[in-house]
Order: sequence, then structure tokens, then C-alpha cells
Amino acid sequence: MERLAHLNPPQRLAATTLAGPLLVLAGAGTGKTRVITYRMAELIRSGIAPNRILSVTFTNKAAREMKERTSELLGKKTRAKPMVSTFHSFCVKVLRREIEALGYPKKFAIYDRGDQESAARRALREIKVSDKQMKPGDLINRISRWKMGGVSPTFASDNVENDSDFLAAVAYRKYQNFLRSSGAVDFDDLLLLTIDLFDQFPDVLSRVQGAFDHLQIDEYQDTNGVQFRLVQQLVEPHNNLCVVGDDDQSIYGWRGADVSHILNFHQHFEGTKVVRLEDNYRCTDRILEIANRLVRNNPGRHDKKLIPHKMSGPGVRYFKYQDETVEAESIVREIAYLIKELDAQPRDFAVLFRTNEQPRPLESEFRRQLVPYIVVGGQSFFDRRETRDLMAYLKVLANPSDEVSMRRIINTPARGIGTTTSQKLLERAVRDGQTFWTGMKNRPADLKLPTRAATSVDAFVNLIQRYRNAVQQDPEALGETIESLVDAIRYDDEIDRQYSEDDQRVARRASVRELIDSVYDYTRRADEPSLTEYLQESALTDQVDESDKDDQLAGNSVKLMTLHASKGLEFPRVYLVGMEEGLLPHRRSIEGTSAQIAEERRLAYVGITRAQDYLTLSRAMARRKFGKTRPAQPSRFLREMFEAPPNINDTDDSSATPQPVEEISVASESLSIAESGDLQ
DNA sequence: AAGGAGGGTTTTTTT
DNA sequence: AACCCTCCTT
Repeated sequence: MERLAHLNPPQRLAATTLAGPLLVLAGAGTGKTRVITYRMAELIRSGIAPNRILSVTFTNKAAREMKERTSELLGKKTRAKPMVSTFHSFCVKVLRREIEALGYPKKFAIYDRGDQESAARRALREIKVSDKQMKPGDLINRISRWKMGGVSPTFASDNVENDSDFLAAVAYRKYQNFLRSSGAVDFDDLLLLTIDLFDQFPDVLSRVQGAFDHLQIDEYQDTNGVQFRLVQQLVEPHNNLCVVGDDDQSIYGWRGADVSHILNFHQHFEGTKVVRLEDNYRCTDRILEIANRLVRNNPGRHDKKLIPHKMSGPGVRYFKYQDETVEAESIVREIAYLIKELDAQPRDFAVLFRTNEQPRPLESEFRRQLVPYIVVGGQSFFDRRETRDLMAYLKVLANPSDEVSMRRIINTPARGIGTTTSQKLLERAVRDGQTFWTGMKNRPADLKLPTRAATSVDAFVNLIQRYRNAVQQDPEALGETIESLVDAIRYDDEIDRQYSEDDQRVARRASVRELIDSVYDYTRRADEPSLTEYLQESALTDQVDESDKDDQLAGNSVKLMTLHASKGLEFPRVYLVGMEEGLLPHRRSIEGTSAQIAEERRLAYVGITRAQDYLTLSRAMARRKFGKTRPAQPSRFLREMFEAPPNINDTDDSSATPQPVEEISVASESLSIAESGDLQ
């Protein structure tokens, strides 16, 4: 047992319970990751081959981290690596081999959010619903909810309550047909098609089941219905399932995650053992106190209390500022001061926020005050336009029936194929029952196009075919091919045409370069490179070069991220900004159900429990939105954290006195560390 | 077909 | 404020 000396008794129990269903209820900062890696090591020591253990994580980042930590723990000697994967990439691996059984092309494309929107827009247009009546984004969310609930396009219209639902159901059918004929799947389809595959082809299922003996799932509170079904299918022969999670950190309800999976785990899997981890080693007592006070306002949770092990930490601070600019300026100034005078490292700091519009003022302050920072995860990678353009080219080379991508590139950069020509070609193709691409390739003689347009179309078809061949014939040289393509379409000239400022041009070229480099990178690392595989990987790993992102996350800079993106991380010093009604809780949740408010509360809880030593909350009294400044009210969560609950006299536990709080006003010029408030 | 002006709209969170 | 769409001119 000495090898588990670093674990406390419950952790040890969790790490050594190897067979049968195991539920580990692990609160924030209780050493969950450590337990998972130790358990993996124990499994291997008990004689299980590493590659017969499948661990599922929620994000790619978590997967990479788990791989690293396990191989550290196991040492170099083991050759076979444990299988660590996200639900989505696991499904892609299965589908890459088997999807043809379901009538999809082997080189299926994965549509990301942007592609989905284009597809949704097209579906809505087809049934003559304007963007105003129903936004493509809303349609996608609704479709996703249907998919996660297992409702197929055929049956979506059965249980509709209103006209808008009915229209959405019709659009859902169009959307799905469109994806199918484009040979494309969306993120939800990846999961759905996999369980379909398993249901329809038991031999495939048993082959996959036979590939491993143990399944571990991290962040189990975030599983949705389809993922749950997949888990059931996978563990059915042996029930060696270990799930780890915390119902208080369930923050993905909006995309179908269902807390009841973790709450009712023992009912779903017979003979479940439960281990609770409640010893928190991350946060100080002060931080944990307000976290506990906040989250106990939520109904229907596993009532647990985190026990602090870091006593007498500094108080949690709360500031209110005039507006978001002052908020940003003061926070950055404090960070700069702490780095310069008190030996703090930029990497010690994280600034957390609710929405992706919030980092803007912060970013410009960080730049102005020369503090190194990085926005983690946000789609805000400078412009994605170039990346998206070039990715669309790659997608077309891999799968020319991908209509969304084809439409994006057909006249980008402008090559004389305008909307009229595209429209004619597309309509004709639809009439002939062909895809956009085949219709273009075998352009019917009776389709009258102006000579100029016809020449351009032919030249374009030619270009695509030439590069398609190149990609197929020499997959090893993918990088060179793409570089040559970018050259051939004169994309640099396009950038010059579109942007007149030098910085802009440099930045845009850099992102083109980044993409090309990531292709080179991929060919170097892949055993058997193929464009399809590159595309499928990058759809799941967020397009941006991952290794680069890793460096940035590890690098010595202040991290800026959304609360969602912060899950699973920890920092010595955390600033949680924008504690305002409408932002946290978000307006859309306030207008919604109390369950949505509860999720916002958990979101705040997640943010607070990221902090190891210092936590600073703040809000602005007025905030700019859509170019207009509007007053903002303090978040209800502040009250819940800092004021006494209404009926407090039912207990003699007067030591748990609520922390008295007054707002500390900070005028734009007056903040210095010495006088900044330390709220008891 | 291309490019520019003007007007309307937008932002929750992400694999 | 930034983006997208539409309409207008060339």
C-alpha cells in the first residue's frame, strides 16, 4: 500500500476499487485527477493491459493531461499506452472504420458550428422562413436538443406545441437531408450514428466491447442522454465502470447534459460502490466558505460539504467599478503591480468571465500595460475568416460534395463566379438530382452561362481536380500541396485587397501561415497521413494548432477565459469579473427557468473554486453593450454569498457568521494595493 | 460581377 | 462597435 501513500483514505479506497460500477463523488479541489491516474496505475498493476482501459474525458485538453500524468506515474517502461479519448473522438475512431454500414461515405466531413449555421440557414431558406422568424443558431440548438433526446427528424413534428416548433421540425428534416447529401455529420451525429451503429450491427458492438475491460469517465455530471446510452452499450459485458464527477459543477445542461445521470448512478448500474471525496486541498477556508454559502442555495443536490485544509487564508475581496473599462484597468494595474513588486508570476493569475464579449476591454488593458496574457479557448482567435476560408478549401478537396464549403470557396477569392452563376448551377444540379460539385463538373451543355462565367467555372473545376489528385496521390506531401494551393489562388493578394492596414495584413498572413504549419505538423506526426483524417481531427480539436495552444496554456502569461473553459483548472489568484445581473446570472437564464438560474449559480461556484489563495470578485455599475452604456445591477449571487440567509436562527452555529460585506467603491484613479479593500 | 454605401442586427456557455 | 445583408452604381 505504500505506493498509495500520497492519497488520503477515501482517495485510496477509490483508487483501489477496481471491479464493478464505482461512483466517485469528487468535490472541487479534492484531488480527483490524482485518484483517476492512481486508479489507472492500480488497474495496470493488477494485470490489466494499459490499452484495455478506456478513459473518457470531456475535453481534449483533459485527455492530453490525463495521458501525460499517467505515463509519468507508470514510468517509461510500459510501451502500450492507456486509451484516453473524448466521447467525440472515440466515436470518430469507430465511425472512421464502420460508417459505410450506415450509408455514409468513408470520407465523411464533420461540420463545425459555422458549417452547421450555413446548413441551418439553407434549410430555413428552403422552407421560406426568414432569418428574423427563426435564427439559424436557435434552430441548431433546437435540433441538438432533439438529437440528444433521441428524436429523429421524422418524428420531431409529432410532439410540437406551437408553430415555431413545427417550423423547426420541418427545417430539421431539411437540415438532416442536406447534411446527408453533403456527406457530412454534425457533432451530435457523431454520437448518434455510433449508437445507431451499435444497435444495428451487434457484431460491431461486440468487437468494440471486446477491445477493453474497463471504462472510466471523468466529469460524469456532464453526460447527456446519448452519451449515457453509449456508456451502457460499452460496459454491458463487464460493468467495470468508474465514473467521477461533482453534481455541483454541472454546467452544460444547455447542451443536453443531465445531472440525473450522476444523481441516479446507483440505480442505473447494479452493485454500485460510492466513494465521496470531500477534503479540499485547493482553496483556502475563506474561499471555500463563500463557495459553500453560494451553492447551498441550489435545490436537489447531493448535500455535501467541502472540508478546507488550507486555513486562515486572506479574505475574499469584492470591488465595484464605474464601468467595464475601469474594471479592466484596475485589475490589470493590480496584476502588473503584483508581478513587478511582489514577485508574483503572470501564470499565477486567471481572469474569469461569463461571456466572450467581456475579454475585449481586458485585452486592450493587458496590451497597454505590457502584461503577457492569453485568451484561452475563446473562438476569439484573431480572425477566423482566413482559417475558415482555407479549411473550406481543404474540405472540398477531401469531399467535393460538401456543399457548405463549396459555396464558401467558389468565389473566394473573387474569380468571376458570382451569385447568379452559382445559383444557376446549383438549381440545375438539384433538378438533376446531383450534388453541386458533380453538376459543376459535368456542366450540361444546355445550361446557358455567359462565356466569361463558363470559363471561370471550368477553370475552377480544373483547379479543384488538380489539387484533389495531388492530395490523393501524395498524402505525405500534404503540407507542400496546401502551400502551393494557397499560392495558386493568390490568397495573399486577396488579403492585401481586403485589408489596407499593415498590422492587419501581417496578422492575417500569420494565421494563414499557422494553418499551413499545422498541416505540415500533422503530416510529420501521423503514421499514415490523409487529408480526411487531418480534417476530422481538427474539427474536434478546435482548428487551432493544439501544440501551440498547449504551450500558451503552460507559458508564463495571465490566462483569460470563460467560466466554462476554466473547469478543471486552478490558479493561485483568480479575478471573477462582471458579477452583475444579466451577465452572471445571464439574462437568458433569468428569463428562463429556475433550473437555469441554478446552473448559473453552479457556474459561479466553478469560478470561485478555481482560486487557490486569492479571490477577487468585481462588478461594473454600468456596462457597454451594442455600443450603448447601460446601468447594471449587482448579481444576486453576491447577496447569497455575503449576506446572512433569511432564516438563520435555527442553529446555534454562530461561528459560521456571514462575512459582512460592504461594497468598496473604487474610483478610476484611486486604486492602489495598500488601500484596496480586504473584505474580512 | 464587383465593390461600396447604408441600414439593421447582435452576444451565453462548446464537443 | 463590429458584422452582415441588401441595394446601388460602375
